Amino acid sequence: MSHCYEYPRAALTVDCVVFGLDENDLKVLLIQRKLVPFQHAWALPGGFVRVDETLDEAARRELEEEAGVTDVYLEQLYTFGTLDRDPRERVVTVAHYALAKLSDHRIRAATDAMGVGWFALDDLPKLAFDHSEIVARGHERLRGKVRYAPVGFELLPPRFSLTQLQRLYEIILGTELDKRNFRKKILSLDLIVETDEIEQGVRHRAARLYRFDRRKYDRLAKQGFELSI
Amino acid sequence: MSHCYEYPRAALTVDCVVFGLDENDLKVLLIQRKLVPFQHAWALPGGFVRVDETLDEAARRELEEEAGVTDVYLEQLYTFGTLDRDPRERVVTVAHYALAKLSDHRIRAATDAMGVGWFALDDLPKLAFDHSEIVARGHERLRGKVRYAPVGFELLPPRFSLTQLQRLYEIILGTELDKRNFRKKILSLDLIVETDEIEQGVRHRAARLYRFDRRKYDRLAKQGFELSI
DNA sequence: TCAGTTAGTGTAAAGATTACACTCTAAAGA
DNA sequence: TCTTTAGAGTGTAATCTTTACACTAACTGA
Repeated sequence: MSHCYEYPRAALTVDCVVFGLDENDLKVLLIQRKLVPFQHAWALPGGFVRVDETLDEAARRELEEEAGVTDVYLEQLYTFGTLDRDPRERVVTVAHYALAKLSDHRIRAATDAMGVGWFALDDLPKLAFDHSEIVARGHERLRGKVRYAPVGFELLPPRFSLTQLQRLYEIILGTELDKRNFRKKILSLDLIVETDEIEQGVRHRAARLYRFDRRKYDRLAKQGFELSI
Repeated sequence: MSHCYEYPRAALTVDCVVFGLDENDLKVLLIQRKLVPFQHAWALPGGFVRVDETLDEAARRELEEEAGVTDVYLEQLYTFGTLDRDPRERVVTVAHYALAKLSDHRIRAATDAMGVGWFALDDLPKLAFDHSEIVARGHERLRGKVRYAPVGFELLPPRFSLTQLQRLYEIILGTELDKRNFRKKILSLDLIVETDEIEQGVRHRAARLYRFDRRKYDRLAKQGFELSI
């Protein structure tokens, strides 16, 4: 109790909404709380910001410490500062949202631990604090973002089929898309390129695999492009 | 020095980028600092968040205390938390951006004080702290926002001509727009309605005045509409 | 070899966007 | 009162974008 200030100060935390995509669902990474308050409840990974680290650093550190997750796309989401969001004292949290590749074995392995889990976005357990609200805002942001930025990069494996990519858009936007129109559109954006690989281990005609062309994306991202899918 | 904690805590502040629109420019509200650090430099209005007020409340309070500005559209922008943004100690600031009607006499009167001023966005003085960066991000957000939300509401007087509205888009987007196409588009959105008033005191044909239909806007805003002007 | 499953492909109609130039109106000044 | 000035107000055709829609190709497993 040795750090004293003239006026009372809010505690500052970070929380992360990590999205992952499997065949059928958008998933969120949750951890089970070990301590009060909300002991045993599921919550977003997060924790206190140290005085010598940036917000971004804090978010990445907590993600690694609490869920073993590293190397994700991470971006600040919103800062939540209502007075009673934590029953103990005034806590302001800088929420982040992150996109993880569920296809990445390192991520799968790390999150295989007790008290860490991926939950379908539309079937979440009751969350601690105001974390449901934070998740809702993260989802909203993802839906918005997908329209003008190529989010697929961060959620799909490095090689993917056009059907997978279409599925991604359908899941995030919650609508069905026309296969031919989708392909026409996405290919015309000149963002993804054909590889010479095809899908393996499916019991029907194998799909051609594509990859994102990061160079072309960066160029487009600067100009600001519109997806309007 | 009576508020003590186990670990050191960052100080938490809010800062506001307030935009206003006059005939020719997008303007930003600045105040001149009275105290060190950056004494006498221009800075964004803002200050420490009290432990018993939300972030939003803090932003509005500081706006009123430092610049006399009330009743603006206010929204959270981004939280800035690099380690050395304040030379005194670790300070994390939750930046907000606000839209004010420069046509509102109460706002004009309040900001007429010494040490408060509106500066053209593309001709700002050197700002204290990382406030230039905050302004840049606010501008970026405004440019983005204008494409899918009717920002005009908050920057124009209650009655306005189509030319004024077009000028708003041109100034914010930094491009010229075609008069006929602009009118066709904006009227087809069914967001603004004709009034029976016309412009006063101009020495040429007076323009018809319109107003926003907030009901129609709210309906559209929920569905998420696209301006694509 | 047949059934099942998904991959992959083109076109025409409708709708949206763009480019473009003149007449109308009101006030001010001659 | 006539003329000038400054901006208000208006339509159309060409181009581009979006949408709707259905079959054949390829592979696997029974």
